Amino acid sequence: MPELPEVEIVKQSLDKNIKFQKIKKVVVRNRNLRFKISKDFEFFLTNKKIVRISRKSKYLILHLSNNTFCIIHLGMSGTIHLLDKNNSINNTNSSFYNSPNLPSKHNHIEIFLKKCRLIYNDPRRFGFFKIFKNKKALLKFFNNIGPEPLNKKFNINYIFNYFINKKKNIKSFLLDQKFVSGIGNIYASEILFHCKINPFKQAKNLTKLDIKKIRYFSKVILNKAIKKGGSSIKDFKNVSGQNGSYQNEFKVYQRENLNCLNKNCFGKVTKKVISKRSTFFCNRCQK
DNA sequence: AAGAGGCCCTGATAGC
DNA sequence: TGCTATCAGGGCCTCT
Repeated sequence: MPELPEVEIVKQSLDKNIKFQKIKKVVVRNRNLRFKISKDFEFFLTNKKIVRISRKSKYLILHLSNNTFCIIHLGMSGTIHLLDKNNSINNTNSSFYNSPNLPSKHNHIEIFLKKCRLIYNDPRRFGFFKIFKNKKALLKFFNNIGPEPLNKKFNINYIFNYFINKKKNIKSFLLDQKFVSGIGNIYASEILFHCKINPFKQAKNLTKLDIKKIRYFSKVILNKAIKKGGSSIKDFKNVSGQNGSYQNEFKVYQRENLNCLNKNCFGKVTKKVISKRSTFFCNRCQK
């Protein structure tokens, strides 16, 4: 669920709340995340200072003292919670997109900072933490990841050349992090709707105009979602002004059998599975 | 090389 | 009421 916009919102929150703080203690309750938490994880982080927080596609990057790094991927169900020093929930942080109520289960990692405590919760454990002892190792990790839609490298020539002789459909490519990084299943459907491109269309058959639209709307939609604080698609009970609101802007996602929202189009939103993911599109205006 | 499919995992929900 | 089946999805992996 957390795609680029949601991760960006978390990044902004962390930037406000934990930057320049020193890590006092680290507790790992369950090491079996998507990748096993390394044995030296706690020792490595303890006494290091968080000097900067950045984001690359769906990854959060904690820049630590001595030119070291820790990356966090939220996977499908990962959320970060901050508690203040008295262990009460930090509700002053209005930009957090996840529930302000700390779950009682699946709190796998706790990082005690000078002024607060960071808790990583992840029921499905598709997320992970990974430490890097120098910048070279960090860059090597990101070497296999394609450009973000917001990046200049994601330009018409890059996309056009990438798609030569590619028979796979465009929806799968938008989810392929080697081609473009940061888009997930929800925004992939939304982007293609705005482009009026059928998700099954083979990449090699996309016209230059199609490619221009893909580049343009990828950027526009992700930026708009960031402005709206991301999308929150479940647990509406827990909303207390901390959730994003881009879900209210969805044109096709989870709108199966409803009318197409394009003016003058009388099509219906269709749901089809593409590479094991639900895909929503208008069967009439997306060609 | 490209592409298809499997797998990891838990919680919510549907159907009987 | 309680069981089982299905779905949700990010990314790495193997196999063809």
